[in-house]
Amino acid sequence: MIKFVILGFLMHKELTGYDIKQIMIHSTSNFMNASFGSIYPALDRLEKDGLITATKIIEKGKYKKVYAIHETGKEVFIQWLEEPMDFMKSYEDILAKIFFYGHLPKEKAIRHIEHLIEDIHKKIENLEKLETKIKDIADRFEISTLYFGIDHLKFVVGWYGRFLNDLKKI
Amino acid sequence: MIKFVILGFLMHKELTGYDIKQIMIHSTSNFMNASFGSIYPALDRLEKDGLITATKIIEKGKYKKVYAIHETGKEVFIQWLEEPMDFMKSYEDILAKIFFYGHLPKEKAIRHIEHLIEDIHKKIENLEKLETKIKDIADRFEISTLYFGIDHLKFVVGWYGRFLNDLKKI
DNA sequence: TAGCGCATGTAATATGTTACATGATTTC
DNA sequence: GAAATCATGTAACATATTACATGCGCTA
Repeated sequence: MIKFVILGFLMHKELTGYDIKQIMIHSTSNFMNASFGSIYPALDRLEKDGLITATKIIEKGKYKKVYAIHETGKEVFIQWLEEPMDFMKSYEDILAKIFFYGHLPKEKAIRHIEHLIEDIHKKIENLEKLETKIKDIADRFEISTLYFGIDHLKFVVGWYGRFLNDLKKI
Repeated sequence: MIKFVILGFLMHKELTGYDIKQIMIHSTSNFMNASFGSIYPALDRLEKDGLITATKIIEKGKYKKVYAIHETGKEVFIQWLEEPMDFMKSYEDILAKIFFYGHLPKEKAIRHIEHLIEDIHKKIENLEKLETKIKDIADRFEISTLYFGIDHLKFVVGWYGRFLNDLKKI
């Protein structure tokens, strides 16, 4: 996932690996806060794949590698953004996409979020079925984690619902 | 984390790798649903470390390996359970512990959850500070992911608070 | 006899962290 | 002149997934 987040940052402007880390701390740390040990190898990979280019410069006596995104990089990024969200893959993945949804036409963003909400509703139904099955055999802690799961998904679906409404209004 | 979940299941009774997978589907799938590709290697590892023992049997013509937990395995499991929860390590990790909190004296469980709630409150404060910093430069989607983070932690902390009250009552 | 459920396992791959190594500039 | 910040990078490790390979027993 980190490669897409990096591409997303590079959509705005050219950055060094260090810059990317700083931006993460101040913007995405809430759902994604990669270490240098994953940022630098990811940049290498992206360069080898021809999605970005590095320019080596010396600024104030400091050696730097400034990365810029290519057209192909932009395409790969938008393609990732347009893939439907899979809420099963941790909510961090979803937030990573929503974070960059400004790059998508509003109608597409709306459609993706509507789909997501439907999927989560189905999942809630499944968990509620599971609950009736196991509530007699599970202890209070065990069943509580299931209740947490249900309540959590209800919170998430409520939040996305409100977000969607705001989005439609403007 | 999977090794502790496996130890937790084995606290109740002896199980095969296949059994463990089935139990996960029907109880923890909501926050942990490991594949066979991680269950079997984990069982091997636990056996090599002397925390569990395998007994090879043939039942209804089917070859099986039934695993039982050792005293050392129980100690390692309880030790893991008694470590304070770190809410930074995904909420799955927290649910995994709460799931097995029935193995802990009630007062300890309460203390751990109280600590957790305090930590999350601090994190919420940090995110709110971050919000005032970036709200002028972030776009609607970018800032929304931060709002999600804050709302999400508030939901989580509220849920744990209610859970704690229920726990204290009984 | 085909397919499903039970049952175990491995190899390739993905994805990341932590700790370490290095060295410059800026700030106190 | 010490400490913090800027800046890049690698090696070892952790953790898990996916896909594949194997084979038995039961049921329609």
